[in-house]
Amino acid sequence: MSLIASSISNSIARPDAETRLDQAPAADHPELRLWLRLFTCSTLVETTIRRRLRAEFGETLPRFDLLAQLAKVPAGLTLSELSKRMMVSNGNLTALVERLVEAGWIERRTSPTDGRAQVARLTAAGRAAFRKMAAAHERWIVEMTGGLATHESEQLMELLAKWKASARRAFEGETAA
Amino acid sequence: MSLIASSISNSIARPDAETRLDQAPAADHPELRLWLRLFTCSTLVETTIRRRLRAEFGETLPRFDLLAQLAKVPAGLTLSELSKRMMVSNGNLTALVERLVEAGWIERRTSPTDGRAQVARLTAAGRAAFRKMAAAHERWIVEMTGGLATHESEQLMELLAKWKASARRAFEGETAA
DNA sequence: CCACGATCCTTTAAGCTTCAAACGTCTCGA
DNA sequence: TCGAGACGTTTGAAGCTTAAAGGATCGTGG
Repeated sequence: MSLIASSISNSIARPDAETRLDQAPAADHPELRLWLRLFTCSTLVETTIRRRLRAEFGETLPRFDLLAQLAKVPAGLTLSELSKRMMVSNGNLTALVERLVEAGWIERRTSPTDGRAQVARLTAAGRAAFRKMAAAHERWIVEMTGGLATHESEQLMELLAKWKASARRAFEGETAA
Repeated sequence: MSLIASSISNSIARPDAETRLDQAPAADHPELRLWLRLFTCSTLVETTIRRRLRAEFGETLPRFDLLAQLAKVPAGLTLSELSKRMMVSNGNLTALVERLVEAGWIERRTSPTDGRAQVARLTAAGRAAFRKMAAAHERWIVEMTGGLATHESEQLMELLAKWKASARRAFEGETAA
Protein backbone atom coordinates (compact mmCIF):
# COMPACT_ATOMS: atom_id res chain seq x y z
CA MET A 1 0.00 0.00 0.00
CA SER A 2 1.31 3.39 -0.77
CA LEU A 3 0.04 6.02 -3.04
CA ILE A 4 2.39 7.27 -5.66
CA ALA A 5 0.60 10.45 -6.47
CA SER A 6 1.45 13.07 -8.95
CA SER A 7 4.49 15.19 -9.14
CA ILE A 8 4.40 18.89 -8.70
CA SER A 9 7.56 19.06 -10.74
CA ASN A 10 6.29 20.96 -13.71
CA SER A 11 2.91 22.18 -12.66
CA ILE A 12 4.46 25.52 -11.94
CA ALA A 13 6.60 25.70 -15.01
CA ARG A 14 3.63 25.11 -17.24
CA PRO A 15 2.19 28.17 -18.99
CA ASP A 16 -1.34 28.97 -18.03
CA ALA A 17 -2.81 28.48 -21.46
CA GLU A 18 -3.64 24.92 -20.50
CA THR A 19 -4.70 25.57 -16.95
CA ARG A 20 -8.08 23.95 -16.86
CA LEU A 21 -8.27 22.57 -13.40
CA ASP A 22 -12.02 22.19 -13.57
CA GLN A 23 -11.98 19.12 -11.42
CA ALA A 24 -8.41 17.93 -11.41
CA PRO A 25 -7.06 19.32 -8.18
CA ALA A 26 -3.37 18.74 -8.63
CA ALA A 27 -2.24 15.94 -10.94
CA ASP A 28 -0.41 16.95 -14.06
CA HIS A 29 -0.16 14.25 -16.67
CA PRO A 30 -3.26 12.29 -17.54
CA GLU A 31 -1.17 9.13 -17.24
CA LEU A 32 -0.38 9.94 -13.65
CA ARG A 33 -4.00 10.58 -12.88
CA LEU A 34 -4.94 7.31 -14.47
CA TRP A 35 -2.37 5.38 -12.52
CA LEU A 36 -3.40 7.12 -9.35
CA ARG A 37 -6.99 6.15 -9.87
CA LEU A 38 -6.18 2.54 -10.65
CA PHE A 39 -4.04 2.36 -7.60
CA THR A 40 -6.75 3.83 -5.42
CA CYS A 41 -9.26 1.27 -6.65
CA SER A 42 -6.86 -1.53 -6.01
CA THR A 43 -5.96 -0.35 -2.54
CA LEU A 44 -9.55 0.25 -1.58
CA VAL A 45 -10.59 -3.25 -2.55
CA GLU A 46 -7.52 -4.85 -1.09
CA THR A 47 -7.77 -3.07 2.25
CA THR A 48 -11.43 -3.94 2.59
CA ILE A 49 -10.76 -7.59 1.86
CA ARG A 50 -7.90 -7.63 4.30
CA ARG A 51 -9.95 -6.11 7.08
CA ARG A 52 -12.92 -8.38 6.59
CA LEU A 53 -10.73 -11.43 6.33
CA ARG A 54 -9.23 -10.56 9.65
CA ALA A 55 -12.50 -9.59 11.29
CA GLU A 56 -14.53 -12.58 10.17
CA PHE A 57 -11.95 -15.32 9.91
CA GLY A 58 -8.91 -14.11 11.78
CA GLU A 59 -6.90 -14.59 8.62
CA THR A 60 -4.45 -12.55 6.62
CA LEU A 61 -4.57 -11.88 2.94
CA PRO A 62 -1.31 -13.60 2.02
CA ARG A 63 -2.41 -16.77 3.77
CA PHE A 64 -5.74 -16.70 2.01
CA ASP A 65 -4.05 -16.03 -1.28
CA LEU A 66 -1.74 -18.96 -0.88
CA LEU A 67 -4.64 -21.27 -0.07
CA ALA A 68 -6.50 -19.94 -3.10
CA GLN A 69 -3.61 -20.77 -5.38
CA LEU A 70 -3.33 -24.27 -4.03
CA ALA A 71 -7.07 -24.80 -4.22
CA LYS A 72 -6.82 -24.43 -7.96
CA VAL A 73 -4.21 -27.15 -8.29
CA PRO A 74 -5.01 -30.26 -6.24
CA ALA A 75 -1.70 -31.86 -7.09
CA GLY A 76 0.11 -28.97 -5.43
CA LEU A 77 2.64 -26.39 -6.53
CA THR A 78 6.30 -25.79 -5.96
CA LEU A 79 7.26 -22.77 -3.92
CA SER A 80 8.65 -20.93 -6.89
CA GLU A 81 5.53 -21.64 -8.90
CA LEU A 82 3.57 -20.23 -5.99
CA SER A 83 5.72 -17.13 -5.75
CA LYS A 84 5.20 -16.46 -9.45
CA ARG A 85 1.45 -16.82 -9.19
CA MET A 86 1.18 -14.75 -6.06
CA MET A 87 3.54 -12.17 -7.48
CA VAL A 88 5.71 -12.02 -4.40
CA SER A 89 9.40 -12.70 -3.97
CA ASN A 90 10.34 -16.28 -3.29
CA GLY A 91 12.11 -15.51 -0.05
CA ASN A 92 8.68 -14.63 1.15
CA LEU A 93 7.21 -18.06 0.90
CA THR A 94 9.42 -19.99 3.26
CA ALA A 95 7.92 -18.50 6.40
CA LEU A 96 4.41 -18.29 5.02
CA VAL A 97 4.37 -21.94 4.08
CA GLU A 98 5.92 -22.77 7.41
CA ARG A 99 3.05 -21.20 9.30
CA LEU A 100 0.39 -22.78 7.17
CA VAL A 101 1.98 -26.16 7.68
CA GLU A 102 1.89 -25.59 11.42
CA ALA A 103 -1.77 -24.70 11.15
CA GLY A 104 -2.31 -28.03 9.45
CA TRP A 105 -3.79 -26.50 6.34
CA ILE A 106 -1.13 -27.41 3.87
CA GLU A 107 1.59 -30.02 3.66
CA ARG A 108 5.00 -29.66 2.16
CA ARG A 109 7.33 -32.27 0.78
CA THR A 110 10.33 -32.44 -1.45
CA SER A 111 9.44 -33.09 -5.05
CA PRO A 112 10.01 -36.72 -6.02
CA THR A 113 11.36 -35.66 -9.39
CA ASP A 114 13.47 -32.69 -8.32
CA GLY A 115 15.43 -32.73 -5.12
CA ARG A 116 15.60 -28.95 -5.02
CA ALA A 117 11.88 -28.26 -5.23
CA GLN A 118 9.38 -28.22 -2.39
CA VAL A 119 5.80 -29.04 -3.29
CA ALA A 120 2.99 -27.56 -1.20
CA ARG A 121 -0.50 -29.04 -1.22
CA LEU A 122 -3.76 -28.40 0.61
CA THR A 123 -4.82 -30.80 3.33
CA ALA A 124 -8.48 -31.69 3.80
CA ALA A 125 -8.67 -29.26 6.70
CA GLY A 126 -7.08 -26.55 4.62
CA ARG A 127 -9.50 -27.12 1.80
CA ALA A 128 -12.47 -26.87 4.14
CA ALA A 129 -11.17 -23.70 5.75
CA PHE A 130 -10.52 -22.16 2.40
CA ARG A 131 -13.95 -23.00 1.04
CA LYS A 132 -15.70 -20.96 3.70
CA MET A 133 -13.47 -17.97 3.18
CA ALA A 134 -13.70 -18.16 -0.59
CA ALA A 135 -17.47 -17.90 -0.55
CA ALA A 136 -17.36 -14.76 1.58
CA HIS A 137 -14.55 -13.34 -0.48
CA GLU A 138 -16.55 -13.79 -3.63
CA ARG A 139 -19.51 -11.96 -2.14
CA TRP A 140 -17.31 -9.07 -1.14
CA ILE A 141 -15.81 -8.73 -4.57
CA VAL A 142 -19.21 -8.82 -6.21
CA GLU A 143 -20.42 -6.19 -3.79
CA MET A 144 -17.51 -3.90 -4.58
CA THR A 145 -17.90 -4.29 -8.32
CA GLY A 146 -21.62 -3.69 -8.09
CA GLY A 147 -21.57 -0.24 -9.59
CA LEU A 148 -20.65 -1.51 -13.03
CA ALA A 149 -23.02 -2.73 -15.72
CA THR A 150 -22.16 -5.84 -17.69
CA HIS A 151 -21.00 -4.01 -20.78
CA GLU A 152 -18.91 -1.73 -18.62
CA SER A 153 -17.17 -4.65 -16.99
CA GLU A 154 -16.37 -6.09 -20.36
CA GLN A 155 -14.98 -2.82 -21.56
CA LEU A 156 -12.92 -2.53 -18.44
CA MET A 157 -11.54 -6.03 -18.91
CA GLU A 158 -10.32 -5.13 -22.36
CA LEU A 159 -8.79 -1.83 -21.41
CA LEU A 160 -7.03 -3.34 -18.46
CA ALA A 161 -5.73 -6.11 -20.67
CA LYS A 162 -4.05 -3.50 -22.83
CA TRP A 163 -2.59 -1.74 -19.88
CA LYS A 164 -1.40 -4.98 -18.45
CA ALA A 165 0.47 -5.69 -21.65
CA SER A 166 2.32 -2.36 -21.48
CA ALA A 167 3.08 -2.78 -17.84
CA ARG A 168 4.32 -6.30 -18.29
CA ARG A 169 6.70 -5.19 -21.01
CA ALA A 170 8.28 -2.71 -18.64
CA PHE A 171 8.26 -5.23 -15.84
CA GLU A 172 9.99 -7.96 -17.78
CA GLY A 173 12.40 -5.61 -19.48
CA GLU A 174 13.89 -5.30 -16.03
CA THR A 175 14.79 -8.86 -15.18
CA ALA A 176 15.88 -9.55 -18.73
CA ALA A 177 18.31 -6.66 -18.88
CA MET B 1 1.18 -7.37 -2.83
CA SER B 2 -0.74 -10.55 -2.94
CA LEU B 3 -3.01 -11.94 -5.50
CA ILE B 4 -6.45 -12.84 -4.38
CA ALA B 5 -7.36 -15.10 -7.25
CA SER B 6 -10.55 -16.88 -7.89
CA SER B 7 -12.20 -19.46 -5.78
CA ILE B 8 -12.64 -23.01 -6.85
CA SER B 9 -15.55 -23.19 -4.48
CA ASN B 10 -18.34 -23.71 -6.94
CA SER B 11 -16.61 -24.45 -10.15
CA ILE B 12 -17.25 -28.11 -9.56
CA ALA B 13 -20.80 -27.80 -8.31
CA ARG B 14 -21.81 -25.86 -11.39
CA PRO B 15 -23.76 -27.80 -14.03
CA ASP B 16 -21.99 -28.06 -17.33
CA ALA B 17 -24.62 -26.19 -19.30
CA GLU B 18 -22.64 -23.03 -18.81
CA THR B 19 -19.19 -24.48 -19.18
CA ARG B 20 -17.71 -22.25 -21.80
CA LEU B 21 -14.12 -22.02 -20.81
CA ASP B 22 -13.04 -20.79 -24.20
CA GLN B 23 -10.28 -18.68 -22.80
CA ALA B 24 -11.00 -18.33 -19.11
CA PRO B 25 -8.72 -20.88 -17.56
CA ALA B 26 -10.01 -21.02 -14.04
CA ALA B 27 -11.85 -17.99 -12.67
CA ASP B 28 -15.54 -18.34 -12.04
CA HIS B 29 -17.34 -15.06 -11.64
CA PRO B 30 -16.61 -12.27 -14.07
CA GLU B 31 -16.28 -9.94 -11.08
CA LEU B 32 -13.43 -12.03 -9.76
CA ARG B 33 -11.70 -12.01 -13.09
CA LEU B 34 -12.07 -8.28 -13.28
CA TRP B 35 -10.65 -7.74 -9.83
CA LEU B 36 -7.84 -10.10 -10.58
CA ARG B 37 -6.90 -8.20 -13.67
CA LEU B 38 -7.05 -4.82 -11.97
CA PHE B 39 -4.90 -6.16 -9.21
CA THR B 40 -2.37 -7.55 -11.63
CA CYS B 41 -2.06 -4.22 -13.39
CA SER B 42 -1.62 -2.43 -10.14
CA THR B 43 1.00 -4.83 -8.85
CA LEU B 44 2.92 -4.85 -12.09
CA VAL B 45 3.19 -1.08 -12.15
CA GLU B 46 3.90 -0.81 -8.46
CA THR B 47 6.62 -3.45 -8.47
CA THR B 48 8.33 -1.89 -11.44
CA ILE B 49 8.31 1.54 -9.83
CA ARG B 50 9.61 0.11 -6.61
CA ARG B 51 12.47 -1.70 -8.31
CA ARG B 52 13.54 1.24 -10.40
CA LEU B 53 13.30 3.62 -7.49
CA ARG B 54 15.65 1.38 -5.58
CA ALA B 55 17.98 0.73 -8.48
CA GLU B 56 18.33 4.31 -9.65
CA PHE B 57 17.90 6.31 -6.48
CA GLY B 58 18.31 3.89 -3.62
CA GLU B 59 14.88 4.89 -2.42
CA THR B 60 11.77 3.05 -1.31
CA LEU B 61 8.27 3.66 -2.52
CA PRO B 62 6.78 4.78 0.80
CA ARG B 63 9.49 7.37 1.23
CA PHE B 64 8.94 8.66 -2.28
CA ASP B 65 5.22 8.69 -1.72
CA LEU B 66 5.53 10.74 1.41
CA LEU B 67 7.76 13.26 -0.32
CA ALA B 68 5.26 13.45 -3.17
CA GLN B 69 2.44 14.26 -0.81
CA LEU B 70 4.42 16.98 0.89
CA ALA B 71 5.58 18.39 -2.42
CA LYS B 72 1.99 19.19 -3.20
CA VAL B 73 1.49 21.21 -0.04
CA PRO B 74 4.37 23.59 0.68
CA ALA B 75 2.91 24.56 4.03
CA GLY B 76 3.16 20.97 5.19
CA LEU B 77 0.72 18.35 6.44
CA THR B 78 -0.07 16.77 9.74
CA LEU B 79 0.79 13.13 10.14
CA SER B 80 -2.83 12.06 10.15
CA GLU B 81 -3.51 14.06 7.01
CA LEU B 82 -0.55 12.30 5.47
CA SER B 83 -1.77 8.91 6.54
CA LYS B 84 -5.13 9.56 4.95
CA ARG B 85 -3.62 10.67 1.68
CA MET B 86 -1.16 7.83 1.55
CA MET B 87 -3.83 5.36 2.57
CA VAL B 88 -1.73 3.76 5.26
CA SER B 89 -2.35 3.41 8.96
CA ASN B 90 -1.17 6.25 11.13
CA GLY B 91 1.07 4.10 13.26
CA ASN B 92 3.04 3.71 10.12
CA LEU B 93 4.10 7.28 9.79
CA THR B 94 6.01 7.77 12.99
CA ALA B 95 9.00 5.74 11.89
CA LEU B 96 8.80 6.79 8.28
CA VAL B 97 8.83 10.47 9.16
CA GLU B 98 11.59 9.80 11.65
CA ARG B 99 13.88 8.41 8.97
CA LEU B 100 13.14 11.19 6.52
CA VAL B 101 13.91 13.77 9.17
CA GLU B 102 17.21 12.05 9.81
CA ALA B 103 17.94 12.16 6.11
CA GLY B 104 17.36 15.89 6.25
CA TRP B 105 14.61 15.82 3.66
CA ILE B 106 11.71 16.85 5.80
CA GLU B 107 11.28 18.68 9.05
CA ARG B 108 8.72 18.06 11.73
CA ARG B 109 7.34 20.35 14.36
CA THR B 110 4.39 20.52 16.63
CA SER B 111 1.54 22.47 15.16
CA PRO B 112 1.31 25.96 16.63
CA THR B 113 -2.46 25.74 16.75
CA ASP B 114 -2.86 22.17 17.98
CA GLY B 115 -0.54 20.71 20.55
CA ARG B 116 -1.37 17.16 19.50
CA ALA B 117 -0.58 17.51 15.82
CA GLN B 118 2.81 17.15 14.18
CA VAL B 119 3.31 19.03 10.94
CA ALA B 120 5.78 17.65 8.39
CA ARG B 121 7.22 19.81 5.66
CA LEU B 122 9.80 19.40 2.91
CA THR B 123 13.20 20.97 3.35
CA ALA B 124 15.01 22.48 0.39
CA ALA B 125 17.15 19.35 0.16
CA GLY B 126 14.08 17.17 0.23
CA ARG B 127 12.42 19.17 -2.47
CA ALA B 128 15.47 18.89 -4.69
CA ALA B 129 15.79 15.16 -4.12
CA PHE B 130 12.13 14.65 -4.82
CA ARG B 131 12.19 16.65 -8.02
CA LYS B 132 14.73 14.37 -9.62
CA MET B 133 12.83 11.26 -8.65
CA ALA B 134 9.50 12.68 -9.73
CA ALA B 135 10.72 13.34 -13.24
CA ALA B 136 11.88 9.74 -13.63
CA HIS B 137 8.73 8.42 -12.03
CA GLU B 138 6.64 10.33 -14.47
CA ARG B 139 8.54 8.89 -17.40
CA TRP B 140 8.05 5.38 -16.07
CA ILE B 141 4.34 5.82 -15.67
CA VAL B 142 3.98 7.24 -19.15
CA GLU B 143 5.97 4.33 -20.50
CA MET B 144 3.75 1.79 -18.79
CA THR B 145 0.57 3.45 -19.93
CA GLY B 146 1.86 3.71 -23.47
CA GLY B 147 -0.37 1.01 -24.89
CA LEU B 148 -3.51 3.07 -24.48
CA ALA B 149 -4.90 5.62 -26.89
CA THR B 150 -6.25 8.90 -25.56
CA HIS B 151 -9.89 7.97 -25.86
CA GLU B 152 -9.14 4.66 -24.14
CA SER B 153 -7.51 6.40 -21.23
CA GLU B 154 -10.52 8.62 -20.84
CA GLN B 155 -12.86 5.68 -20.91
CA LEU B 156 -10.74 3.92 -18.37
CA MET B 157 -10.78 6.95 -16.10
CA GLU B 158 -14.55 6.95 -16.09
CA LEU B 159 -14.96 3.27 -15.53
CA LEU B 160 -12.47 3.29 -12.72
CA ALA B 161 -14.28 6.22 -11.18
CA LYS B 162 -17.42 4.13 -11.00
CA TRP B 163 -15.61 1.20 -9.52
CA LYS B 164 -13.91 3.44 -7.03
CA ALA B 165 -17.29 4.67 -5.88
CA SER B 166 -18.53 1.14 -5.23
CA ALA B 167 -15.36 0.16 -3.49
CA ARG B 168 -15.35 3.24 -1.33
CA ARG B 169 -18.87 2.55 -0.19
CA ALA B 170 -17.80 -0.86 1.03
CA PHE B 171 -14.64 0.56 2.51
CA GLU B 172 -16.35 3.28 4.50
CA GLY B 173 -19.24 1.11 5.56
CA GLU B 174 -16.62 -0.63 7.63
CA THR B 175 -15.28 2.12 9.80
CA ALA B 176 -18.71 3.67 10.18
CA ALA B 177 -20.33 0.48 11.43
C1' DC C 1 -14.25 25.04 35.71
C1' DC C 2 -13.91 20.48 34.60
C1' DA C 3 -15.00 15.94 33.20
C1' DC C 4 -16.00 13.54 29.12
C1' DG C 5 -15.39 11.99 24.60
C1' DA C 6 -12.95 12.78 20.38
C1' DT C 7 -8.64 13.37 18.08
C1' DC C 8 -3.59 12.99 17.25
C1' DC C 9 0.34 10.60 17.91
C1' DT C 10 3.40 6.85 19.61
C1' DT C 11 4.45 2.31 20.96
C1' DT C 12 4.28 -2.63 20.69
C1' DA C 13 3.84 -7.23 18.81
C1' DA C 14 3.21 -9.89 15.00
C1' DG C 15 3.52 -10.52 10.45
C1' DC C 16 4.67 -9.35 5.59
C1' DT C 17 8.04 -7.95 2.04
C1' DT C 18 12.14 -7.13 -0.49
C1' DC C 19 16.87 -7.77 -1.85
C1' DA C 20 21.01 -10.07 -1.71
C1' DA C 21 23.87 -13.68 -0.45
C1' DA C 22 24.53 -18.52 0.40
C1' DC C 23 23.69 -23.38 -0.32
C1' DG C 24 22.22 -27.59 -2.31
C1' DT C 25 20.60 -29.82 -6.49
C1' DC C 26 20.12 -30.42 -11.30
C1' DT C 27 21.39 -30.30 -16.36
C1' DC C 28 24.15 -30.33 -20.05
C1' DG C 29 28.10 -30.15 -22.71
C1' DA C 30 33.05 -31.18 -23.05
C1' DT D 1 32.32 -38.09 -15.55
C1' DC D 2 33.05 -33.91 -14.22
C1' DG D 3 32.63 -29.15 -14.11
C1' DA D 4 30.04 -24.80 -15.06
C1' DG D 5 26.15 -22.61 -14.83
C1' DA D 6 21.21 -22.57 -14.03
C1' DC D 7 17.69 -23.25 -10.79
C1' DG D 8 14.95 -23.80 -6.17
C1' DT D 9 15.02 -22.65 -1.69
C1' DT D 10 16.58 -20.66 2.63
C1' DT D 11 18.54 -17.18 5.51
C1' DG D 12 19.49 -12.47 7.20
C1' DA D 13 19.03 -7.57 7.43
C1' DA D 14 16.27 -3.79 6.78
C1' DG D 15 12.12 -1.85 6.24
C1' DC D 16 6.98 -1.63 5.80
C1' DT D 17 2.35 -2.65 7.64
C1' DT D 18 -1.44 -3.44 10.65
C1' DA D 19 -4.22 -3.60 14.84
C1' DA D 20 -4.50 -2.52 19.41
C1' DA D 21 -3.35 -0.14 23.51
C1' DG D 22 -1.69 3.92 25.81
C1' DG D 23 -0.60 8.95 26.57
C1' DA D 24 -1.29 13.77 25.49
C1' DT D 25 -4.25 17.40 24.03
C1' DC D 26 -8.44 19.52 22.49
C1' DG D 27 -13.27 21.03 22.59
C1' DT D 28 -17.63 21.03 24.59
C1' DG D 29 -21.64 20.49 27.51
C1' DG D 30 -22.72 20.58 32.10
